Amino acid sequence: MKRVSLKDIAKLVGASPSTVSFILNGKASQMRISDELKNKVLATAKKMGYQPNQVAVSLRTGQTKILGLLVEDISNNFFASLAKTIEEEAEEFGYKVVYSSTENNSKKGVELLRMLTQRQVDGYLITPTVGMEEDIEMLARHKKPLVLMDRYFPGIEAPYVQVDNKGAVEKGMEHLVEKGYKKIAFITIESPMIQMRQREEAYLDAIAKSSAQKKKLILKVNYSGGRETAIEQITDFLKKQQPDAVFFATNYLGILGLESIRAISLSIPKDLAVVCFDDNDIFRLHLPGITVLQQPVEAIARTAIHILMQQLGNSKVPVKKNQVQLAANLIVRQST
Amino acid sequence: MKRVSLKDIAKLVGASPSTVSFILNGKASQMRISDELKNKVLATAKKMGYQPNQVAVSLRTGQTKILGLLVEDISNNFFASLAKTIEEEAEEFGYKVVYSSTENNSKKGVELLRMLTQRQVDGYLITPTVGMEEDIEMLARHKKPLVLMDRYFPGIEAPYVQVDNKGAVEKGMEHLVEKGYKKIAFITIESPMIQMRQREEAYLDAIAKSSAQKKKLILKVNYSGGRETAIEQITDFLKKQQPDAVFFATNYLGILGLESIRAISLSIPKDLAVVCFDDNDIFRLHLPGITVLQQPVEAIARTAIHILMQQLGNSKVPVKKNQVQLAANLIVRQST
DNA sequence: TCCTATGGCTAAAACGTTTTAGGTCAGTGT
DNA sequence: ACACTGACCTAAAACGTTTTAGCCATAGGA
Repeated sequence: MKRVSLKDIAKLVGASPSTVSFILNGKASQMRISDELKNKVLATAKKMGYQPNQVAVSLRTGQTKILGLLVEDISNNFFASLAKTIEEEAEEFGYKVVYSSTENNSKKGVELLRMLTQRQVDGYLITPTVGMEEDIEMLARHKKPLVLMDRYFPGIEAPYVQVDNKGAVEKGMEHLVEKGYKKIAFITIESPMIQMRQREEAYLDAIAKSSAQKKKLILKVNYSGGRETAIEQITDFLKKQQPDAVFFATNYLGILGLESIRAISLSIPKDLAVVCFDDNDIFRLHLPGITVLQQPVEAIARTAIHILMQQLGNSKVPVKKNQVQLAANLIVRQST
Repeated sequence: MKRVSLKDIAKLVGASPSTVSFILNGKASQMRISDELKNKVLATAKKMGYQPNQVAVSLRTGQTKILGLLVEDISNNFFASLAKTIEEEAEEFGYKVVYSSTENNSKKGVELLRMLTQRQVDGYLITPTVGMEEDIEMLARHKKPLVLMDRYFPGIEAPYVQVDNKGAVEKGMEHLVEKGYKKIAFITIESPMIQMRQREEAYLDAIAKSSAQKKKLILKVNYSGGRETAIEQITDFLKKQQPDAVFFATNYLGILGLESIRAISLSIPKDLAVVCFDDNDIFRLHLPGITVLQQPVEAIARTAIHILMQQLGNSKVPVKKNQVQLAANLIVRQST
């Protein structure tokens, strides 16, 4: 039982493939095809269960209607939510999404990018990683439809959408200072990527501005050794520095942090206040609830797609800006 | 700056496209192409940055090297983890993955399935939903490479991989009974899908076998009204029935459950023991930790891909069985 | 000298569409 | 009788590959 092709239909009704193509693409009247033939074709197409071969269409039209999505880790809540909304939005415009996790591995990221190019995706949605700078620049130079998310490369002129990292950390730090914490630590990872730089910078600014706290307390967790060693680093740091509040720079650090805090039996918020970047069921359900800076994930995804669609010429309303920062939302819970 | 095609290279080196194709596909010696020409072609291909147009290759060969993955909700931890491993495994075999969330909406699921067919995916990985029975049967009848995951349709002869639901619930119930709980409730959703039927059945069996508990206590949450009303249903049920232990049939029910339990200020495990299907960071980090039946997510994904690859003729070692149930893992924490 | 084998390559069809540039025929006006 | 118009339809090229079936030299053997 082979698939029915457009030619098969043509043969069946005794018309040419061109005519059938016009009819099936709704150009019948434009091409002045008689209603009689039109209906006949439509009827047989339906009866035979005709489905156009999208691969052939793509080859001919040069459009695949596929977007490539590269995220750091699809199983991380933040990226999964991002992916979900992106897929939903893309569907609205008739696009499908191919996704891949880069695992923050530059080599893999670059390979995936190449693969997407081979697959002729119409546009790229990327959370870039360290080694991808050159390839991204290539894409930008070749004017490929492209949006970066969550981070970007300062040297490269490409559209991006991210949360306002500085504003977010600022908001969080202000909240902690207001609550009277005087020894606020910042736990982050060693990363040259802009979003982490922005978060750290905002912490340093907040300390510089503060009258109550003079000393910065930063831990850069080395995650390469796995969960266990990461938790060790955090517990060591907490034991040694004894902060009265700690700000985790990402959701997975927050989770590791909570495990670490539990491991050394500190009580939140009595011994230690906690604020974390990114919301997550875990932080909401934790006892006590963890104060977070919630990223506007859906808005980020939506904005990204709209910027991309504009580049693809699919948008009704032109987007004004294509380098966007969206405000985070401080959700105060019992941890502070 | 246009993409370089195989023809371009052919013209440049003064050979025919066929020859270039043979060389680039490593069939040079087989086709007795001289080393001289071979090296020249390889060099120019590299210099020009040639990347084969995968769309054209697909049209010609009939293989897209793309798998279609349909899950219920990609932002749910279980499905996201599944997706991640599937993608990793698929990559090993040179396949990419297109994913979509069905949202448990049969109409959407069916549409997505059609779309995947149009896109000529080489194989399907599906967590089917209620309305998809006919379409799945179609695929199976047309001998399309296909694996169902997490659930299946008893009437349809198609490969599937799922956790051993009955065994898992049985294990969980035994654990609760051993611990001396005598009024164990089971909170599930109203769903005709097999995996939920199996879980419920196992609960009923356990009660039937039990000497301590005669009465079944089942709540079927109606999730259509959103989070709030779902929590209301659970709190009402808990207040009215006053069970001493509760078994949540899915991870999102577990999360809703924890919120409900908190809302009515019950203490775990003093007032109420909790067991949940599916593990998750939340259950591990919750205070107290929640006892769970962890699904072997990676194994499920891996098995599914292997079964699919076998159908696609890519597997070294033939898979023996293509309807597989994998055992769950009881992780006892402080909630019981 | 002719025949055959072999080495080195290529022509052309095919995959399933879309689209450009017509083609044919009947009727109308002059 | 002839050109023109309009209605209806189609031929053929093109997208970028892969693959089958062979072509053309040259060398070696009879």
